[in-house]
Amino acid sequence: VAATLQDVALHAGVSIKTVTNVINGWPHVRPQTRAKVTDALDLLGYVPNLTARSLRSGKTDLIALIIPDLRNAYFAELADSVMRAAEAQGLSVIVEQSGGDRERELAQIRGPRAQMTDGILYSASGVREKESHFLRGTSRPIVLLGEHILDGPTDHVTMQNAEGAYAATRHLIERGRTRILGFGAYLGQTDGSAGLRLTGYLRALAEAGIAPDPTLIIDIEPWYRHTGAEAMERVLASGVVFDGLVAFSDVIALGALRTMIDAGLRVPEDVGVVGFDDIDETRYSQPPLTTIDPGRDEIARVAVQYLRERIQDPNSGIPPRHYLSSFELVTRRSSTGTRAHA
Amino acid sequence: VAATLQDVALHAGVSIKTVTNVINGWPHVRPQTRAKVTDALDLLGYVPNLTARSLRSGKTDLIALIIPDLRNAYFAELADSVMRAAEAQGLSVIVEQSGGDRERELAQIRGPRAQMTDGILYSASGVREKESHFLRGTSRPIVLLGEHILDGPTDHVTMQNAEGAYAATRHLIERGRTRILGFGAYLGQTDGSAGLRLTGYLRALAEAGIAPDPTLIIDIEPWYRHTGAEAMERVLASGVVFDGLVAFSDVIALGALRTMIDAGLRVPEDVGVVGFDDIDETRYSQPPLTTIDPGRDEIARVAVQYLRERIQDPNSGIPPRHYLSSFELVTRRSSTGTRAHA
DNA sequence: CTGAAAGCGCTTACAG
DNA sequence: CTGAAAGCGCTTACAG
Repeated sequence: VAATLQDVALHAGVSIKTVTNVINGWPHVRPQTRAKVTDALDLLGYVPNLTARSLRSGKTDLIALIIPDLRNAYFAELADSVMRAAEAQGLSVIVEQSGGDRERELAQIRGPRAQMTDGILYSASGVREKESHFLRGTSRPIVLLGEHILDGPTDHVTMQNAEGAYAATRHLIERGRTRILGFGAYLGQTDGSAGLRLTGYLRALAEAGIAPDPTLIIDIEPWYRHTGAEAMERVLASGVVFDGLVAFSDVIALGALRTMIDAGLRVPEDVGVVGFDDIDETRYSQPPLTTIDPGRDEIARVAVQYLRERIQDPNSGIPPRHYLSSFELVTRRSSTGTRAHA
Repeated sequence: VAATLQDVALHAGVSIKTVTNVINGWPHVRPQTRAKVTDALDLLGYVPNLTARSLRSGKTDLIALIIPDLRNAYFAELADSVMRAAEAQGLSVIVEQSGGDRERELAQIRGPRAQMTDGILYSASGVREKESHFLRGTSRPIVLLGEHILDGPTDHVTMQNAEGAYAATRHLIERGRTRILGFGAYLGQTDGSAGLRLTGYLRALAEAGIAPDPTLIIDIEPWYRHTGAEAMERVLASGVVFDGLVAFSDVIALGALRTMIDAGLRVPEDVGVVGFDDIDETRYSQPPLTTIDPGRDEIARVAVQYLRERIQDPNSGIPPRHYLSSFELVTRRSSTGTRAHA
């Protein structure tokens, strides 16, 4: 029922080519002809058929964003940033939730749906380090988001994971904490966000001459409020003594916070807490959470920019780029003051 | 570079039609022919071009989800539910953020991007009641989500807003609260979520013989943690006395909670608090927040189902449907016990 | 059971 | 400045 270019051309008494000339703002159209065309356009309420345009032009102005899960506030805020950045560039976004599942991620990268987009922003979660070969042979440009996969042939845009965790840990050490939980490692992972953050945590300890204690390193996977809360229950049950907590994501910090306070621990008096991500909620928790702002808007902006460049010129010969956003330690009440009991 | 049906047909030594027969599972293909085709398919790594398929078939298996803002946890969780429901039906989702802006919403409903989808799930925010005529004349089926726009020619799926607010308010009244804030009205709005929730609040008061007090009805728009926190600052500054708070969304409740606790008010001892939405965060706030679970998964599932029916048969003649999800009052610590000081 | 051909609605050389 | 025509990669009647 929708009007086509054909219909408009008939109404205006011109050829299809003239109509597209008007629509696409080609300058050399006689004013009189232009008027006839715009009238017909308005009259028929013409809306271009993007599918047809895409088939012909080979681009859809659609990009895919593959993330583990929108329920995780970090990814919801990231998706928001990405969509704003994409819109500013005239792109729409298809969001695909992988659930952190490796097979699903691969299917989403290579499946027909991806084929429909011009490019992919991929926040890897199920696919692990050293698997970058899976990214080869894809027909669409890919930009990696927020993870660090080694040896990739693709651009990636991420935060300074190790440096952020280092700053968070050092912040607690400077306030006299010595028994600091490394909260949210992924079992055995040395790359990826979790692995890099663990590295930064260990480096800060080493620099301060504090021997790392394996009982203070807590594996948590995946990162949700409830997994953070449950992990803290296990820590408390184990009787491990600690006076600081560096969480590798805000949501697990918030889950742990809840468990600690229910158990009668005072934050920050008994335990200084630092999170990671600076999600909106950290400003309103009890107490407000010190955290690392990863520069989400910057990450989204640069990633979309990179992807657009790759889309426009897939064979530019520009080697894979690795962009690191600037991060910031945001100090709030959960970490301020020194220990209550030396 | 991607292989086409043509390429596969050439490789297999058959016609295009035979290849599609195999791909689309048409039963009557000779096993031998089928084998040749599947071999060629694998060899060339054939992935169908969805754009071409769409142009021909007239459907894209893409639906748009128009919501105000993914930063709002309610909408992030709703988007998650919708995407899961859509995926179960073989549909992908383009998320469009309207920012609650009326013009943007209209553009998103009628623009070429919407034209590219098979249908639209629309969580109205900028467009207000009595404007349902804007939904006429759209070329794609629309299902309204979570708002109640009168006289619409479209299906809508929503929660029982008034009943939920009624239950929340009654819950506080039963626990001895009499000065209950109606927190989060939209100025002058009587329809939409805010308006309906206000109605339910007022009805509960009326039933309990409590005269409504205009100074207890607090306008907040839009609903964010920070607008909730700021509104509570104004309430405290005004000196209004209250012992209960029914918030029309969780995020404004959580913002207000933070302000109250900073001001030395005890929750629930001094103020009993009930929120609305049952976002994950309410389980982990200090104290955990009593709230109304709106049945988000049910809403998403039914909405996608309705939309799919409309897509499959746009002229079924089935009159517009109005589905109300079942809701539940989830009691947590923020509202338990009776007032500390009668 | 399989093939040849039309056509979805655009854009893009190519003419004039 | 404007037109006629090809073709993007599929699906869908229509033949045989």
